[in-house]
Amino acid sequence: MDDTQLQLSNQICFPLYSVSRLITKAYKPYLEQMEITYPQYLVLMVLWEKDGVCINEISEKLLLNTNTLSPLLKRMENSNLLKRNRSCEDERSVIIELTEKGKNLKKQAAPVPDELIKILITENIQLDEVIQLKGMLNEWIELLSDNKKQ
Amino acid sequence: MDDTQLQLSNQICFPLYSVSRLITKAYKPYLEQMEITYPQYLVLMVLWEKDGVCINEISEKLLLNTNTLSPLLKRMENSNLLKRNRSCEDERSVIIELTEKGKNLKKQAAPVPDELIKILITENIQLDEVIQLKGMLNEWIELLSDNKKQ
DNA sequence: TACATTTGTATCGCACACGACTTAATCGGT
DNA sequence: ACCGATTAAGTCGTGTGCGATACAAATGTA
Repeated sequence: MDDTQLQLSNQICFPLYSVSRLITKAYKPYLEQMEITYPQYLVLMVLWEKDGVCINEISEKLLLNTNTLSPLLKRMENSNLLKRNRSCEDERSVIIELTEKGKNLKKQAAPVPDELIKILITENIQLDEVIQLKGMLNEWIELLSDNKKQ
Repeated sequence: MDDTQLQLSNQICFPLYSVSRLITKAYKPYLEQMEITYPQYLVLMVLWEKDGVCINEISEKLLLNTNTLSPLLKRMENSNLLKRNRSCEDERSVIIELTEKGKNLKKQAAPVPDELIKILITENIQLDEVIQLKGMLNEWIELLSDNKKQ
């Protein structure tokens, strides 16, 4: 059998999976200072951009289901980053709002993206390459997640 | 504050994380047929390429630690995909060997990479783009994981 | 207006990831 | 040959991801 196809580096899944984990690891020191995890950081980014949204809206933006988000948001409520309240208009919906602590973390998070770029450049990854990769991946997200809406 | 930096699509982490999960999801139907999970598929790919390796070698290839691999390999032994035996030369090492069932799965897995490419093309992702992304990511793996060896 | 359907969230179970730590075997220097 | 350091696996605890399912509120329709 021709083994070339089944080699790790020749499938698209493994490089994506590994680099994703390696990059998450690069974020870790900064997130630890803020006492948040990586998915919690994603939720905060959504809320810093637009506060007081329902879980559905977070779900659509992060492409995460409620069976992941519900416990995650509960943990974040427990660590006093946000509050969960039933909507008045629609009693099914839960509105997520940042606490002062959650809002204040934005200042601390502001330099993180630049720090990450610096780390990548230190590892000999060029800025253009980062931008190119980002562009390609964002395009893929559009193409691959559109499929799910049907 | 300039929010641009903290938007989801403008950080490298989120696109990587999401696309990785979306691609894993695309593999799922094929892996379900084989009754394996995605990380188990990665382990099998390592073993199909070279059988009878110790856990350390799998760990280095997949960039996964033993605290992830040990339980994973146990589950795979339970589903009769492989066997775990202490090495004679070094009683600390555990040698992982495929069972017949594990070996036979390779035939079933052979068409999966091509099927995946087909799916991506159906979603309007060009083959060149896949190859380009794969190349970039494999390069990043080299650069980012070398760092850990120190 | 009953009532089946849809929608928004939550619960449960399982399989990862991974930091911190443990244990047993091997190695290296004296 | 002794003994501290290193190494290979493993355990434990916590936090995701996600398929399957549950449940209550809202909606659509006869």
